[in-house]
Amino acid sequence: MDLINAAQAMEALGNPTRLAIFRHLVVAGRSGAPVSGIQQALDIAPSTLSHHIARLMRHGLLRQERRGRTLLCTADYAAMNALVGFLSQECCARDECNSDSCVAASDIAPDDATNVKDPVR
Amino acid sequence: MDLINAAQAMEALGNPTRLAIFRHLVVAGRSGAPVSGIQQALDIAPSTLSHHIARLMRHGLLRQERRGRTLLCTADYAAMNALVGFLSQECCARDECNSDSCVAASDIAPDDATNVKDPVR
DNA sequence: GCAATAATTCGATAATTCTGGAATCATTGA
DNA sequence: TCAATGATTCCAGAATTATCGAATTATTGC
Repeated sequence: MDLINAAQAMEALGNPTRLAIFRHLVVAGRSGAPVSGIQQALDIAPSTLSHHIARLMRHGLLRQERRGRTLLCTADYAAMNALVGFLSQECCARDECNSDSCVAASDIAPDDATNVKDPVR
Repeated sequence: MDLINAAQAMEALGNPTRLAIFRHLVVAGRSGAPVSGIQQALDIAPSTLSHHIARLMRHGLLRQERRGRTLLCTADYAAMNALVGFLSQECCARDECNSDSCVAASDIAPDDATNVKDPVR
């Protein structure tokens, strides 16, 4: 993930309504949630919701799959992790990261699961 | 960090220019970088830069400290980690997280360093 | 005090975003 | 085919954002 993509993903999540939608789907898990379910849970106008969902999809945070009349939405965990990874990577490569404030960036490495960080403190 | 704060932080970082500024400061480390340094590195108009910096500060991602005529900016690592933590927490509490796609949210737990996740695969 | 330097604030414009009602499309079931 | 349901697209208005030149503030050194 490059800077542009990361910025776009964060802009997509940088709106309370969209972040609530995304969180709703993250909590819903892999089975996802129908648009109507999100609409009822968050009480947003259908067209507004549709716009927000489209935006989240455009930047890869969400996926939709049709199930008859309903559209099932699922959060894209990989995209979320890529974003978290981007935020952490520059930080982690530095001494600053080993200090107490940067705990987050520990083992972000889908392709290398061997770097399990020592517990701090 | 609640949803509103997380959304604001992400909106602040959800702009290529601001994200570049923030990254520049993350890379600069705890010693930070002067506004003029950022300006030269990223080649932005001073007034534009000032607005972006103000925005990042307003949402707690940055801090400024005066050193004579220059203002030294530093990234707030704690804020960044709080954001990463927010993104990960809902995901991590679920089974989905133990699957291969959610590696990021491993040991985000400044107050509990005992939950070191088993390497996946 | 005054010139020089660093950075912000003011003011203004173009572009984008957010919102939601109305219309439309897609699918189901009778 | 037709009504009903789920969701999107069209359209428009209000609000916010991004940008930057010009003016202003803050600080230093002479």
